[in-house]
Amino acid sequence: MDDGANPIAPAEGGPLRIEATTGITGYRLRRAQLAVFQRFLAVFDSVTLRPAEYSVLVLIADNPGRKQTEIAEVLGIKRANFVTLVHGLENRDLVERLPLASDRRANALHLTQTGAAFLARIRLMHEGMEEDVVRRLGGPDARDQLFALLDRLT
Amino acid sequence: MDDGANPIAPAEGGPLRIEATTGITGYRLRRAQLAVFQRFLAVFDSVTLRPAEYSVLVLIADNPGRKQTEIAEVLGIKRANFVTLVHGLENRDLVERLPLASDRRANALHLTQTGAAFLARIRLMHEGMEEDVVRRLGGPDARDQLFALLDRLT
DNA sequence: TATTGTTATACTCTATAACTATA
DNA sequence: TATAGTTATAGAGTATAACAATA
Repeated sequence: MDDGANPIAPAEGGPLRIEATTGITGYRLRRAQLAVFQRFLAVFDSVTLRPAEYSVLVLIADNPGRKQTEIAEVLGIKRANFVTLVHGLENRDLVERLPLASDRRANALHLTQTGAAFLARIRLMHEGMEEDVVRRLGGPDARDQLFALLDRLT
Repeated sequence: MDDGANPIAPAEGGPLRIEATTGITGYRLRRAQLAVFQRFLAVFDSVTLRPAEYSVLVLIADNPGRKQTEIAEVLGIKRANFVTLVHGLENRDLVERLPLASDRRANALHLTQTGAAFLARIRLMHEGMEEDVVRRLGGPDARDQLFALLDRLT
């Protein structure tokens, strides 16, 4: 009846079987994204900038004078939450919100001179990060391949 | 001196330039991961299960009797936060925490009969999701390629 | 009526410190 | 002394509702 094993607490000691978990695409994507973001956070910690803030600065630089709503929507950020983010960048004198003649409800977003200089500097830091990513992936072709695969999921 | 353009508020109206943003690997990974998780949440909404909870059930099924800490660590969940997650599954009678003879500090995690039956059912739902993902990616080879690329980033 | 920016609020996820009981 | 589970708590990120000014 009882072969000697404890039916209540098997509890081996070896490594865990994780095959079923690592077969989950969402799980793999999350781990990879977290790994890349961790490195971003580590690199950008010295300039106190989060990934979303970096994207905002880049978007404003490439699209000066756009409304908050437009920038927020492209990044999938709710306009209510975008307010705090922009205020943070404004308080650091990186971004300014100017009145828009064509629509007095809206704020036109621009980089300040300080913001433009700051972005030029951190863009170099980011390029270094991306080069590292491409190196890890196995070259530019592998990066393009990854982007193509990721696009099919969105 | 003034050519008629408003220097304060250019504010075009066309689409935004987003090339610099979409060139960011972390950004692409985040968008793809969110898209996949959104679909997971939509599908699993009917059974009130979050992605992390699904992973926990799968891991316990494949590794019955392991300590909470072991399961949590594999998933990158802090043991403090794992307590609430496990209690939730225990309150739904999906998981039970049994005493461990070899270490009376620890809880050995097991699926209940209800939990095993529940997992068998939602595993089918998840397999359907994964098949859809593979289809979108372009087949099993494309999926394997994606996993290989993601692994190089972790 | 609808939209822009805003405030307030709440819920999830994540992170740390400190406690207890065991080891 | 270190570890397993726990509690409390705080910080991000994200979601909705409601308001004033303007369209």
